[in-house]
Amino acid sequence: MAQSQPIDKRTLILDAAIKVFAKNGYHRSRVSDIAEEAGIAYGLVYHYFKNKEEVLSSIFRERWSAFLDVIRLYREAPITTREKFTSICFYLLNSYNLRPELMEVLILEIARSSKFLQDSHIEEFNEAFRLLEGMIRDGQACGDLRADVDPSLSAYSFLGAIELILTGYVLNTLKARDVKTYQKVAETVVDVFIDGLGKR
Amino acid sequence: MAQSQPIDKRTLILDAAIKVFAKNGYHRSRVSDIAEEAGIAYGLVYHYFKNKEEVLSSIFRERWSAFLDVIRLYREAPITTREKFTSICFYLLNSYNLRPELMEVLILEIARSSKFLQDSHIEEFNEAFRLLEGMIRDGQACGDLRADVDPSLSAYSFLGAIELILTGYVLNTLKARDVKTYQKVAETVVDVFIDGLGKR
Amino acid sequence: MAQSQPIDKRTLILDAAIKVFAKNGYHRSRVSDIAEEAGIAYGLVYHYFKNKEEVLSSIFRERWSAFLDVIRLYREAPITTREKFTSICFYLLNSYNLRPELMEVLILEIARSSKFLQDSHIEEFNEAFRLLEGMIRDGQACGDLRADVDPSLSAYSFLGAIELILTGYVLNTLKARDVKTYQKVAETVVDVFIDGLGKR
Amino acid sequence: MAQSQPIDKRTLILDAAIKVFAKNGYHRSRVSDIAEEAGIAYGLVYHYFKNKEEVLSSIFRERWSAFLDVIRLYREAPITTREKFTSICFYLLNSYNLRPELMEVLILEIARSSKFLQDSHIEEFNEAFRLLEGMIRDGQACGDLRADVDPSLSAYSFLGAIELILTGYVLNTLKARDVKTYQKVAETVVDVFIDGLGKR
DNA sequence: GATGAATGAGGTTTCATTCAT
DNA sequence: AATGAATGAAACCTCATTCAT
Repeated sequence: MAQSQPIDKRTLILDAAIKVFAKNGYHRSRVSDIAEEAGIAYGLVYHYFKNKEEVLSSIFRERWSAFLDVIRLYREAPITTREKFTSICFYLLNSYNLRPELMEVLILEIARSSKFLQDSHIEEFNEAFRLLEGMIRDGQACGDLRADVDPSLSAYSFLGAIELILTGYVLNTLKARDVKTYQKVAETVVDVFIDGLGKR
Repeated sequence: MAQSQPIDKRTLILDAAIKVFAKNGYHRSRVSDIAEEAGIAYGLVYHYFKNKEEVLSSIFRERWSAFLDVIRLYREAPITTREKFTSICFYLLNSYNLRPELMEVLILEIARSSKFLQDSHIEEFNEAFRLLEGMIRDGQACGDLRADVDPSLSAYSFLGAIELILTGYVLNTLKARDVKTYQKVAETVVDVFIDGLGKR
Repeated sequence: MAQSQPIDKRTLILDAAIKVFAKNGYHRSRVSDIAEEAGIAYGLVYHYFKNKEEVLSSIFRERWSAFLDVIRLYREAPITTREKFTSICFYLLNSYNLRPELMEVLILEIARSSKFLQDSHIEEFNEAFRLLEGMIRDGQACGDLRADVDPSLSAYSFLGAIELILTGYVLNTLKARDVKTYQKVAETVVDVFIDGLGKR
Repeated sequence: MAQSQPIDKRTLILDAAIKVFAKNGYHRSRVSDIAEEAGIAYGLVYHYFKNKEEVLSSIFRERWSAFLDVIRLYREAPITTREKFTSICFYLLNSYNLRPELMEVLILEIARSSKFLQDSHIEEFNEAFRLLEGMIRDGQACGDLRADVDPSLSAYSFLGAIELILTGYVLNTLKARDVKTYQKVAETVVDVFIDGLGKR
């Protein structure tokens, strides 16, 4: 497939939807807005997706799995637990750097809508926590991490920290726009998380 | 007809709205749903609020300030920094215990909406981070906390951790329904946050 | 009744309504606007008038009769037919000068609405034409006016001319704000109407 | 399904609107009434027009220009000034004969709404007066008309006379339903206007 | 008389979705 | 595949009117 021109229409629509949802929010976005952004007729959206909700669902399904893959990848990697945390944290922060609109949609629209989504994605969401929880258990097993702390709560805490920092970027209450800063931020977060904020 | 309690109609509407928003989400909730829940005609909602958005805004404005007051209170209290963190964390978790619907709305709807709300509440949101940041600075100044960590990022991390744990409760992926558990969870979160997850 | 303070509330409401209707048009005016303008509670309007339409009707009924009286007066007066026309024309133009808002309502709202008003005022409207028509017949009988012209059409033409000139003032496409000009305009209109625009 | 005539939907809607507005008045007419009259779903009205007001505006814009064209045509025609007046007057009266509903809307709704219309049509309205004024100046210049009478006031008087006669037809206080009568009426109006009602 | 809380019919408008072309 | 006219459910909001106080 010589990706020269055609560009998969489906992807074209998804990318347009990400842009539009990020700008206006899912509920305030019209199917016609997406189509206009994609430069197609709005009827065509219904060739590729059952309905508007399906568009949002697809964004989630197809992007979230990439994130899960990355966690799996780092989890298995021959690096220290601290490096695993840092890598995941940086990956998420940098994802925002690379595709801010996508992250806005994932964070503001999907995470918070999942309670209401028909085809609920809670299970897929959960997978992230389970993976991270497993990674923490691994760390505890190998002696990198304290064993007396609940791995599930720790996973939630870690992702929550990252998520709110990303929200800060999304809502523009935190500023940072370059890879170097993101690297530094990732290290700080992991530093707090592993070494603690307390004085020794 | 001696109404047993006069009951402020405005509050009646707000409480009904919290219940309805928590159940269906803001956008899926109709003004008539709120009115029905409140046992009034929907036209009356427009006597007390300019429109549906104003109802959501009011919920936020009038409840968020309570949270800010609590942070201020604990910040000034003659207790250790760790105790301050634990108190705040428990307060939030227990708020969910006491008024789960209110917390659902605050967590799921307002953060998402604040980007789009006319009269954006970002400033009020920020105040929470500023207060917590100040509290961390205090802790650093008095030697309770390491001085080499960015207070702002730490504040975001701490609240993010709590927020995602609450989201876990809201989305029912985390279970816990009694004060004792919440107290334990608060201690765990603060433990991780201050002492770190790493082995010494 | 010492008219010192009380001021008839009914009149107060009517005057407020005239002001409000003139500014926003009947349909765009709310009962509460009228009440606000009158400085009373809007429920009180319903003590004095059956409903909003009744307010408009009353304005018409109570003011139009004044106009009819003036036509009757001049018709009977011991003056030339030309003077009668001039007096009526000036009276109407000057009424606008004195109470522009009242004239706006009479011209813009009532004429338009009379087709739809419940208690249609067409008969009262007609009375003006009948009176003027009678005046024209008198003029024809006494030899002041040509006898070969339809008096009814003449009456419509005369009032129509004045009405559109007033509309010009109302819509601000014609300008004139002093009694002297109005006197001059009245004379011009009657000049055209009686002597004709044609060259002799 | 071979539609006998394609029929422009936009025009279909406008014609339906004219009928409905004439019958009930603009404010008393619902968009659904228009749609029903046009035999379409009411949502379709919003494909062709921004809102209800736009429908009224379009009626005006697209019909008033025809009238202006006629004035221009007669003004330039190689006929006497009297013939010009008579032609215009007859054209308007006959327009009512041909499309009474359109004229009702133009006269009762638009003329009197223009003060409130967003995109005010006052300028287009004015153009009619300007053209007629120019025609009168021409008549004065060529010696057909007296030069000592204000052309602007004369134009208002002439159109006002016609308008009120039409209003008489609309409100059914004047009766006339055939071309021959309209021709006669036009001649009478112009007779009064040019030769005057006074005896020589 | 006077108030304004309360009601709810009524209307506008939006927009997801269908479908003939 | 692609288009966009057409549909109509659905929701918001207004505001005339009533009525308890």
